[in-house]
Formats: sequence, C-alpha cells, structure tokens
Amino acid sequence: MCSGLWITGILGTTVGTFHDSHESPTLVAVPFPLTYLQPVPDSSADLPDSPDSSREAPWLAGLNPPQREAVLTTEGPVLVLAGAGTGKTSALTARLANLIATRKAWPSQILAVTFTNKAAREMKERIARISGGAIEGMPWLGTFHSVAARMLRSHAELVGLQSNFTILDTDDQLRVLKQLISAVNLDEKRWPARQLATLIDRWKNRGWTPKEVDLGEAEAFGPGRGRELYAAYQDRLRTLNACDFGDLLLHMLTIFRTHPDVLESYRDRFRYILVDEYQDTNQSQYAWLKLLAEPRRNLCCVGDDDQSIYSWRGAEVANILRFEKDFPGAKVIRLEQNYRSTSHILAAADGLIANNAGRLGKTLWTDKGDGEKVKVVGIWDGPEEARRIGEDVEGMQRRGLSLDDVAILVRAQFQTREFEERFIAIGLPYQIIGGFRFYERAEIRDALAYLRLIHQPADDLAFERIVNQPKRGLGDKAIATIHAHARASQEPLLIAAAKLLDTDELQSRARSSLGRFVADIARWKQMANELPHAELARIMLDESGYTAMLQAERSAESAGRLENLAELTRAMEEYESLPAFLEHVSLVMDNDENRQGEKVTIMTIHAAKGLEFDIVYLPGWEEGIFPSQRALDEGGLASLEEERRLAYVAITRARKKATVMHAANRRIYGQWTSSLPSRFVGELPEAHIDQETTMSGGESLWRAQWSERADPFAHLGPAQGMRAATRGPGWQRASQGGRFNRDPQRVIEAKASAVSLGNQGRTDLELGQRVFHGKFGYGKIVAQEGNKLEIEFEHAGLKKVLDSFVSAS
DNA sequence: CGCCTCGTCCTTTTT
DNA sequence: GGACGAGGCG
Repeated sequence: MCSGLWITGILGTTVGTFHDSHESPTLVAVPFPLTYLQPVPDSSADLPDSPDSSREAPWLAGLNPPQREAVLTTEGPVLVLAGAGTGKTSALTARLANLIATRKAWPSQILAVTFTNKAAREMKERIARISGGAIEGMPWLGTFHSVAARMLRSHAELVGLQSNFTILDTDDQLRVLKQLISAVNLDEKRWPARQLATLIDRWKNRGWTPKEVDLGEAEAFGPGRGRELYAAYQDRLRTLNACDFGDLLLHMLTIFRTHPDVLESYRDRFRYILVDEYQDTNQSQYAWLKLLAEPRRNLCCVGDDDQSIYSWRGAEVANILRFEKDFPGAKVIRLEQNYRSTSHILAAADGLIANNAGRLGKTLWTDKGDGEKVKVVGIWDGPEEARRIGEDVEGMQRRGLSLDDVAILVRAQFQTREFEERFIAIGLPYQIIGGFRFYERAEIRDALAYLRLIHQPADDLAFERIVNQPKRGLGDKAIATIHAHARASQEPLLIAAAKLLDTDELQSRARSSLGRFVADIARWKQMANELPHAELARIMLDESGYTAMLQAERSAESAGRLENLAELTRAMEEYESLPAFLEHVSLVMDNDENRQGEKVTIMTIHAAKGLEFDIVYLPGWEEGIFPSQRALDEGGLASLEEERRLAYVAITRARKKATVMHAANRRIYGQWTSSLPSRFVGELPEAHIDQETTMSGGESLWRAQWSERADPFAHLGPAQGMRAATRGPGWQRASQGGRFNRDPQRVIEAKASAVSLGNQGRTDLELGQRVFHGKFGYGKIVAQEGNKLEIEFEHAGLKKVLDSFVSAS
C-alpha cells in the first residue's frame, strides 16, 4: 500500500521521512485497518483542535486537550506531568499510535521504556487494541531492563561477556558476594553480603563502574574494601559469563561511551523515545536515555513527581524536577483532569501531599462529583482491623459488589498475613499479589539451574546449586575439591569436575557419582539440540532423580512442588527457545495471577501503583508502620516525604471509597506493642474525611495528638502517655513525636531534601560532643551510627535522635 | 554426611 | 512469631 498517499490524505502534507530500509516491513504490512483511512476532504484541517470529530484520527477519540497536546507534540523534548488517574496510559498509547500511523516512525524505530512488566504489557495490549491489531511488533517496547538486555545480547563481547550470558537474581548475587567476602577474610557476620549487594546496586544505579566509585563511598564496606570487592565481583561475574540487573544498564552505558559506532547505530534507529514513570529513573537510566536521545531530542517523558516512591532503589526525583534544564526548550504538559476518583478522595490526597516541599505542583480536578468522604477508622488492634474489613467487604458483597473491585493496600508485605488468616477463617476469597514469586521457589530455581547449566556450562552458580540436588553423596568435601581444581585451571566447575574424574582425588563413591552427573549433563546437552526444550526439561527432571526425590517425600508440600514443576514445563512450551525462556524468567515473569473467581486483592502500595479499585482499604496507618520506622530512622525528611508520596499513591487508587485504618495495638515480632496513628492521618484535611472510632475515648482521641496547631504545649514534647506508647522491644521509635511540617526549621530542611537525596551521617559531630536539640535541650553524644545519634540529654535522659535535628552547641 | 537444635534478626518497598 | 543460618551431634 502507498503510505505517502495515505498520509497526504490525513494531514494534507507529507510528513517526515518514512523509508525503512533496515527494518523488516513485515511487522506492519498494513499499519492500520482500512476503516481508519477515510478520505479527508479538507486538507488544511488542523488535527489538535479540530472540532469536527468525524474526521479526526481515531486514536484521538475521547482525549482531552492536554492529552491531545501530549499526543501531537511529536517533535522535541516533552515532559508530560500526569497526575494519578489522569489518563496517562491512554495518552501514551495514542502518542505511539499517532507516530506510527502518521508514518513518522516504524514501530521498530520507537524506543518505549517502562519500569514494570505490567506497564509494558498493558501498553502493548492497548496499542494492539487501538490499532485493531495492526501494530503487532513494538520490539523496543519494554522495561528498561529487558530492553537493555536485548541490546546487550548483541554487544556482549564488548564488555567481556558472551551473548548467552546469564542474568543473575538476588539469590545468586548474594552467593557470589558471600564467597568473595570470605575470600578476603572478612567476618560475614559483621559485613553481611546483603549490605554489600545493596551498596554495589546503589553504585550501579548511579552508573559507576568500580573505577568510578568515589573514595568516600568505597570506605563504607569492610572497611575500605568496598571498591575492591566490587571489582572482584565484576571479575567473577565475567568469568561466570553472567551479569546482574544493574549490569544490564551499566554495561550498555559503558558500551555507548566506549564504542561510538554502537551508540550511533541506536541513535540512528530510534527516532522517538518515550519514557513512562520518568520520576522513577535512576542516574544510570538517565544517562542511558540522554545518550540515546541527544541528537534528535525527540524524547517524551511521562511522570508524576508526587508518585516517586522508588528512591530506595536509586530513583532520582531530581531527574524529573530538572527536565526542563536538561532539555532546554522542553514543552511541559500537565494532565490534571482525573478520571478515576470522586472529589473528596482527590481533595484528601491533595491535602496530604501538600505537606511535601519541592514539588512541581499540579492540581487535580474531577467532574465525577463529591462522592463519599475518606473514612478514617480507629480500632483496638490488628486482628480487629482484619475482622472489621472482612465484615465490611462481606456486607458489600451481599449488596452485589464484586470482590474484584476491592483492594487492601498495605505498606509492607508482613501486614498481609493478618488479612490472610482472617479471610481464610471466614472464607472470603482473596489473592495476595507479590510476596513469593513463582521463580523464587526452590524447586523452580533448581529446575532452572539444570537448564542454565545446559545452556551455559560456565554457570558455576547453577552447577553448585544442583550438583548435589537431589542428593548424590557429593558433600562439602567433594565440592571443595572440584572448586580447588577449577581455581587452579581457571575453568568452570563443570569442566573441572569432568577432568577431576581422571584423577584419584575423590573417593570412589563420590567419583562414580560425579561421573554420572557429568555424563548426564553432557547427554542432556546433546538432547537439547534434538528435543523441544519443554520436553528436555521433563526428561532432565526425571532422569536426574529430582522428580523421584519429591515423590518420595510424600508431603503436602512436595505435591505442590511437583505441580509447580509441571507448571514450569508447561510454561516453557510458550517460548520458542530455551534462551528465550530463560530471559523471560529472569526479567519478565511475575507471579501467577490465577484470575478465577472474584477475589479481594491484597498487596503492597508499591505494587498497586498504576492500578485502581472502586473500594480501597488502607490499614496500618500507624507511626512506625506507615511511615515505616526505617524511613523515619534512616532517611530523614527526604524519606518521610517519600512515605507521604506513598500515602498519596495509596489514596489515589480509590475510585469511589477509601478507608484509612489505624489500630491502637499491634503485634510486632510477636510482641504486643501500642501504636500511635500515623501523622498522615492528621494531615488529611478534615473537610474531606469522616472519622469513626470503635474505641471509648471519643472520636478525636488520636487526631488531637496530631493536629497540634491548637496545642500551646506542643513544643514540650509528647505527653507522657504517648511516650510510653511509643516504646517497644526492638522497635525504637524516633522520639520526635509529630508535627514535622509545622516546625519552620524543618520545613526548610524539607525543601532542601526534596532534591538532595541520600543520607550520609554528619561528619561535623563527634562522640562526647555537647549538642543542642530543639526538643530535648542540651546533651552529650554517646553513640553515632549513620545519621542516628544516641544522646544523653541533661534533662530528658538517653534518647536516639536524627543528626539533622541537633546543632553543635 | 545429614539432621537437629539453638540463636539471630527480621519486615519496606522490586527490575 | 517464624525463617534461616551456624554449630553440634549421631
């Protein structure tokens, strides 16, 4: 078909260049169904504001003016500030459809990155729908990680990897790090692998290779061994022919910087770049994007600074806050009409988030009417909270409400337990999203290790995992011998094991057992060329004795495991090759949602981002839980603001009704602990909430604690009763009490912290120093840990406080 | 070599 | 309260 004519028909002029010599045109034989190609008589028609909807492009249907602007401003840098529920995804998909339909670019010339697989999937589906199925392939639409992995497979050799490299998960990563830590004789107790993993991850998120880690940071672990261990880790990954999540981006960044020809080829390819959830990008993603987008500057970033909730994983709100500076001449488009929630819900959320400083600012509005106020319910304890929600939901169910429209959103995974127990007891169907993922289960990881070893013999981690699984009588001693050989000959374990068979270093029993294992692997590898991979997997599981091992167990658990393995091999059939499947497992596979029957959804707020429900319950709004104690202790005000954004995200998930709950007592680590309602409860504007308490003491018992505007004694600190309530074993509370935002000094800090993230402990304080604290007065520092200080106050006694609240006296 | 017991630390959030 | 690791014992 003749694309030139067609475009002339719609836009009146021929737009852009649309030769596509290097891409397979079969992807889009017919860009759009013919029905979309109605002749447009008036060639001067101006699409954006054309009042005549009959002749406007179908992908613009139903979009409001700012959304249209976001779709039609195709050239140059664009920042779309899309508040919660403002039809961001519609605008995004329409933008993609527009680019393709107007032949500004082929699908393969558009880079579109998201953060989650869910978002990528949804976008793909919507594009398929909007184009009537005509746009099938958007090869470069995916998560940052999957797109980067795809690129890296083509250029792996430039960073010393082979294209069949393994993508390690956290588990593998930790095992490698543990080995390295003990190799340099550090005490694993004092210097846990987990901590090093976090550190390395942070460095990678910032785009730092070992060389670039700044000295101050490298001191952090071991002490002073951080950088060295990072370098050793990277070396180890290279010999394993493996990389971790952070490497996918970091390696590509390195390649772009050292191989201009590669960068050039991608720059040439990607005519348009689109980024979803821009507020969640980290430094390395930012650098990656900037390199790719530089020459054409056709970069469209969509995000919402108020929904930035991933700084703990390296996201830099600063990226979105300074977009206009980075890309001068950028057009900023605000999507402010909310199509999701009623106005009380929006106003409550808005009042809450207004307590944050350093926002880009936007005002959501809706024409959906007032709706119900946000309900705030105080109850006695955790179990009652679950009971109450259970009853509530059952009531609504009787009135005909679908359970699919109800969600319970929690701050942390452990909170789901209470609900699970209760709902099992009353027989209310529920599903918990998140938590254990399919591929994190031991049996799945074992099975995958078998497959990985076939696919990639240098995968020592896989080898270690399965060499004695099922038990083959190859214990620590045998494995240590194999290790020694591998180290001596600089070869992978599998190879070393094979060679070891020719020696007499192993006891005969171990030797024959290892011989069988090595021969099995070789045989399966042979079979891999002849059999479908799902079939191969079944054979391996059988012949290795893995299936037999589980069958012999005869427990309820083992039955479930066998089922999981069956499920795994079944899932494999959907992939064309073993490598394709392995990639899917590492990067894409999320938990199995079995969508059978109506269910209440229970999940973390993080997992709920981007979703919406008619009815939303928000339990556990208590100090120490939400905001989480860790955020209060470690991150200072920057992380308190992030918690607040999280609360904002939580409320804005609700279409019709949001119920915030806080319990006075909760069991934490098996200990009953009293808790205070979250400061966020007090920050909800009174006009938009509806209070209820099932406890004696009056409805505003707690609320009074937090709205201290009327309390002349606020500066004297928490009331005695409160202080008692804040204590709990292993649960030290920040002893500052509430009112963070009412104190001018702290508001200033909030502004500064909105941009500068991270929390190094202060260096201008030392042990024994006399300091002044706004609430507790003068005292001496007796301990310092990060940004936490322990201070012996002259009048208030021993307290833990954050260093940002004290000044040298 | 594998099983059992005791102690620890833990609960953020995820590609 | 429970998962997981280290260390001791059979």
